[in-house]
Parts: sequence; C-alpha cells; structure tokens
Amino acid sequence: MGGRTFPFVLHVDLDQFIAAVEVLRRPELAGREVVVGGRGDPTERAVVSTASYPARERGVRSGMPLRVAARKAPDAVFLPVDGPHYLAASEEVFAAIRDLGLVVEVLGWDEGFVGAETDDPESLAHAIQGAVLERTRLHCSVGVGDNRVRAKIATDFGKPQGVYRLTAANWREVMGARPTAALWGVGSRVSARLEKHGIRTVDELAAADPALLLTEFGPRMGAWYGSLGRGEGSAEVDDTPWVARGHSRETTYQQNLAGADEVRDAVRVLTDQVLQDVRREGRPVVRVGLKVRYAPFFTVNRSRKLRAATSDAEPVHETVQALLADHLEEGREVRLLGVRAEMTMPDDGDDIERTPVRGRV
DNA sequence: TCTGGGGTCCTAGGACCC
DNA sequence: TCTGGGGTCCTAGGACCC
Repeated sequence: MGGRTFPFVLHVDLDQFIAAVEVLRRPELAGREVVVGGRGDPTERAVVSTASYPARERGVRSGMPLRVAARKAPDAVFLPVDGPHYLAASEEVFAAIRDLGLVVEVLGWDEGFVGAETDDPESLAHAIQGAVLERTRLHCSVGVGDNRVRAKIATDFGKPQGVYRLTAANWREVMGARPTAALWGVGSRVSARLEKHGIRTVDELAAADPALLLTEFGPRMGAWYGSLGRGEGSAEVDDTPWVARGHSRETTYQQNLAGADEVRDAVRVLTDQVLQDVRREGRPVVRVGLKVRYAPFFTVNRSRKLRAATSDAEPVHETVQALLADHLEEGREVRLLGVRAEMTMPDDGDDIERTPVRGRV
C-alpha cells in the first residue's frame, strides 16, 4: 500500500534506546544500573520500560514490576518515563537517516525500515550507523534482509552496534533449528498451539501442512504463519506518515477504586484526555471503547459505535458513560480503567457519513 | 515477583437482509 | 414447519508488538 519494493530492506534499531537517551542527558549515570519505568518510584504499581546493561546483568528485564526490579537491583537509579523527550530524540534519529536520501518507514520510537537500492547494503548500514551516531550520539544495530521479516529478525543478531545480513541464502542455516517463537509475530500462545501439532522449530513450521495451519489459525493467519517459517514476506517500505486509527488512555490506580461514583469520575477524566488527543488529529470519533480491569486482575473490554461520527465532546462522554452504566459490576474493586476512541480514517470519512445507522430508523 | 501504557490486526458469532 | 446460502455490520476477545 503506497510503498515501494526494494532489493534489500534494512531494519534499524536503536540500542537500549530509552536508557541511552537518559544517560545522554545525565552523563554521570554512564555505566550505572539505570531502570526507567512508570513515575520512577519503585514502590508504585508500574513496570520496567528499559534497563541499562549493568541493570540487566542483575536480572532486570523490561515488563518486570518495578518492585521486583528494586529487589534485584537495590542500588539502581530509577527514572520516570519521559515520552516527549524520547519522541524528540527519535525524530532526530530518523531525520538523520532521511537526510541520507533514503526511504524510511518508522515503526516506533526506536526502530524503522529503510529501503536499500544498492549492491552493498552493509556499506549503507554502516553509513546509517555513522550518521545517527554523529547527529544524536546514539548507537544502533542494523539488520539487512531481502524482505522486512528477515531484516527485522536479522537485527537481533547484530546487536549491539552491529550489522547482520539474513536472506533466503542463509535463512534455514540461521533460523531453521530455532523455536517458532523466535519469529516476529509468533508469541507464546501461537507457539504453544503449534507445538500441539508437533511443530517446534522454524524448519518444522516451514514444512507444515498448509491445510493444518489453515484449520488451526484460519485462512489468513494460517497462510501467514507458514510463510513466516520460510522467511517469506514483503520487501515494501512505505514512507507515508503514520495515521493513527484511534487513541486511548488508561490508568492503573495505585489504590483500587471501590465506589461507582469514583469510577464514573475517573472515566470522565480519561475521556477528556482522549478527546484532547483526538482533537489534535481533527478527525471525528466513530466508536468508543471502555476497558475495566477488576481486582485482582480480570479485564473486560466493551465498545460501542456512535450513532453518528462526531467531533463534539458530549456524545462521546454520553456513550462512554452509557457503556459504563450497562457493564460495570458494582461491588467489585477496580484496578484499571481505560477509554479508547476510534476516528474516521482520512480516506473513508465520506463512506462513514453515507452509511445509514442500522436498526435505528 | 502481583502483573504499564499505547497501539494494530484477525477471527468468530449473532443480527439482519435478500 | 424441519427450516438454504450469501453478504454485511457490530461487538467481543485473542494475540502480538514496542
């Protein structure tokens, strides 16, 4: 969609991005155990976003509760997550790559694909590393592939600060014996379902009976997992700016909420935040979602289409509160609340407005 | 060791229509 | 009365990723 296909795709991934950015503005932290997460208070309900290498040596991992991290690394420096700062650093990184005249598709704060039209992709990869380092003082690793999937997986073999090439030529040799969860897009659930059928390795997935994958995962995903096993995929890189489908805000409360009034007020606050995010985009809301996590850890999602697309706050508040009224189980303590709004996409706005509302004549 | 926040995409089942 | 088949829309939930 809109992208161009290249002979090589490069996947650029910043090394320890968040921790590295924090160390840049606090040079005295270099070489120390640094843990970034939540509000930087290890006694709170929050998890680790990134840990520096010295902290990792103590067993601190991203996704780990801060409390646990503090037990493993009692002398670590805990810092709050500072999204806007990381976004600014990230934009510098990708500007440096674009200034080399390259097509860049940003995937997140710390990674992106680059289209490569060259016989010597390693040289290009080193040029990118140099340009990023010079401009931002940040190190990155680069995966070279003949498509996106292989480039993405290659990066891990290049870390840190390295370059690694993974193509059809060495795919089986490098990946064949590895577990399926090593593939981008195969997590613990899918690998467990595959294992039920005796499929443990990438080679076994590549050779799996397509009919079996289709039955287990459906026509689309079944075919997709099969080609993942073979390392096949698109070599498109699309540099058109990302357009978000929706925005959401959610909060895990330090103390569970116990009363319905308290919950209603909290939902109103979250809805206001989402409305602000949405207003910046200038596109109307078509659907809202409500997420409730009851204590100890049971999560429910409910959503509702709005009667008409709107940029006004009132119908959005009304619908979210109606969802809450219809679904909140009173008497259960609430650990987390979330509100989501989905917007019209730029090219289907007309469609949505023309669509009659079913069952509401 | 009690488990964040912000996203995306796919699937499945029921309602509804012809 | 013994109930097809195809299509779309809506909602819930699963899974994955950074």
